[in-house]
Amino acid sequence: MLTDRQLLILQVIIDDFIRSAQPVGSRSLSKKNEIQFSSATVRNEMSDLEEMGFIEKTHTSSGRVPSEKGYRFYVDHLLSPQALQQQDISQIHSIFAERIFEMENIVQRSAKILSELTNYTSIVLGPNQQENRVKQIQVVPLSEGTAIAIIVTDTGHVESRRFSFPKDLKAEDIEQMVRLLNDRLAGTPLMELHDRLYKEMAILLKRHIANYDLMLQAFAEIMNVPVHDKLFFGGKMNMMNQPEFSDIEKLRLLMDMIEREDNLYNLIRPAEGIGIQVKIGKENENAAMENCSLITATFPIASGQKGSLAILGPTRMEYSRVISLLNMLSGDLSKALSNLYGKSQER
Amino acid sequence: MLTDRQLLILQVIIDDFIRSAQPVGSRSLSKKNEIQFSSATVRNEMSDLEEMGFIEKTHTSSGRVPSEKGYRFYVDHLLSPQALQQQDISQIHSIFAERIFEMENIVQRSAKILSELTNYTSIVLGPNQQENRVKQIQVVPLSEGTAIAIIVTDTGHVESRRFSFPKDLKAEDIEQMVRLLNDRLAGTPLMELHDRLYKEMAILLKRHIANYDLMLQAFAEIMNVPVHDKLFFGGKMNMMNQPEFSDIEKLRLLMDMIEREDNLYNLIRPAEGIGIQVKIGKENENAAMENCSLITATFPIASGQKGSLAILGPTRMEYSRVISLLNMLSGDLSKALSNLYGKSQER
DNA sequence: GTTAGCACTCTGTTAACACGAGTGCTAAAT
DNA sequence: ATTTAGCACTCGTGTTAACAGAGTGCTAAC
Repeated sequence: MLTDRQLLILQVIIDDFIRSAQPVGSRSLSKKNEIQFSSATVRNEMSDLEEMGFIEKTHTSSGRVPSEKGYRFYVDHLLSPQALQQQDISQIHSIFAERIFEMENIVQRSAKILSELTNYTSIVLGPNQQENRVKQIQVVPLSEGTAIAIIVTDTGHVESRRFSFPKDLKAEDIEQMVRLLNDRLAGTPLMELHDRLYKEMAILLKRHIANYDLMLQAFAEIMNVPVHDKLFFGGKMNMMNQPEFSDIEKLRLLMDMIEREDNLYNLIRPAEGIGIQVKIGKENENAAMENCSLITATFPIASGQKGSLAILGPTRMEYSRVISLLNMLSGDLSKALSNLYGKSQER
Repeated sequence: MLTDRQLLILQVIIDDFIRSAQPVGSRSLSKKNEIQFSSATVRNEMSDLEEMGFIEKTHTSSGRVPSEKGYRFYVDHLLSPQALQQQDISQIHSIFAERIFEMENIVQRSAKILSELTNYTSIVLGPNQQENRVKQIQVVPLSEGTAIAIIVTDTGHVESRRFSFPKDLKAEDIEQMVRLLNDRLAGTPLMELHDRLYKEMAILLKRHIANYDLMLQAFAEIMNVPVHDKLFFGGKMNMMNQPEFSDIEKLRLLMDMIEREDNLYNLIRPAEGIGIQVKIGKENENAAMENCSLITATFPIASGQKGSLAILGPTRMEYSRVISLLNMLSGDLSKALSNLYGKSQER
């Protein structure tokens, strides 16, 4: 395997490159305090490291640059968990300083702060709304033939949908419908709503309500709550500041990919458990992200759901710092959201 | 003033530059079909046009480029209203193809289509929610001490806010409060809500409700609906495709400005009446937009409110086409939203 | 009033060249 | 057996000069 000296040199190369974005050469390395050997020695070691695939040359006589394998090794074995600056900590706490009652708010602020602290792009995925349960359904008539349907979930999320109905539906029909819906559907997860409406409710409605088919039709599309959750972004433009994207073509590729959120969704939400996950370069299996790394933190929320935080940066990313930040923030978010959701799930 | 020939030449210069983004020279002009004179003649005319400030040179021996004054003249006097392509028309109609019941939806789609048709950035501002009137106020308790307050407006807009209240408030207190609020505040414009709550309601509440101060406090912040409306964007990144923003520094400046929405808000919402307004380059009074033009279409909505559509592009913009598109879409939007809002404002 | 012709200017591209940073290898030093 | 000094070689960068191409302005001829 690698000797201690090789480990040291690899670490210093990567640290230096992360800072400077410049290929690092043997001479500049040998001048560093950590490195006590001559440049020639360093050269020999670098040659070995290159042979093993941890570092690369950009051209025959250039300094070395970490390869993806190098970053992977660095992340897996060389990362010294770095203590956060006091400043960072207080910034993160500022997210929770005000009493906040909306999930969206807290999540949006987290994304913002995270991107400001790192100068990368942050992506936050709140808990899955699909698993929320119906607390109450209401209908507010607006004018003849139109009304607003409102679904409140146990987590305090409110969905509203405008709909129209045939004029021959009477106000009392609708009221009765709403009563029935509330009786039967309270506690149903949003994702099952549409199905249950058709399967269970249809029979029931037929018995109780005139014009049940018209009614059903009117409500059917309302109950179709969006398939997946909103992603919240911070610092979408931060990648412009990274030298690897000074080429506008690469930038465009990346931005286009970010805009097509559905792609991202799958990248952010990792099937596997809790904790930090690092995807480096091509590990992301997306051409636009081959110069990027994505660090994802998945955290539990009391109700059994999960939330995710992610940072998208260049492969040349401050892994240590970002991981520390994500660790801390995901812990705090876990607590805060659990609190928010837990409370409201008492019945 | 300008001779016919000068008008012609100015027009051709600008049209050509808008297409090519390249300075246009006398020789290439004289080769065009519209131009029957020799390059020398054209040179003389161009020299005059330059003296009058309509065109500029980028360096001593370059072709000419339209100045802001040139664009202004072009927009005011030379624009031939261009017939829209059938394709454009059907794209726009596709926005309204589905039956749509939410303002947000329709507005978001408009922004998207508009940016796709033009390759510029589109900004849409829906009708002002602040003037909407309260239709119904509801409170749904979530758990001990927290509840969701929901305000439905006559336009079908739903605002919800989570809030907490002291435990010694009883359920019936809250119910009574909601009844009172509905009795007294129905029909109040959102913008007056907060004030009226404090001024009129306070007295009333004092008489009817125990713990009225706690109650008031809980409701006060809920009634603070956001100051101004959401802007909807389409094609935020489209400016990357414009050669004037191949310099990443300029791009960043512009993007930063777009991200700070509050600035934009004032630019989009023109105090003056209805119709199309064109702001060219420095007329926008914003350093980041000195290479941009902003075309705004303000249109009426039945209820007496106004909506705005805007296109942000480089000064070298396809004015004619954009104006035609905006004219058409703003007409359609005006109808569609009036319809949506008009209906629901019958009492 | 129009145009042909010409000198002049600026840009962009290419080739040549020197310089600096870096490497690989060999031989000497430890 | 390691480590290091030295040297030849390679590549990228920056500078300079030369040159073609596109355009202008001016003058003189039409």
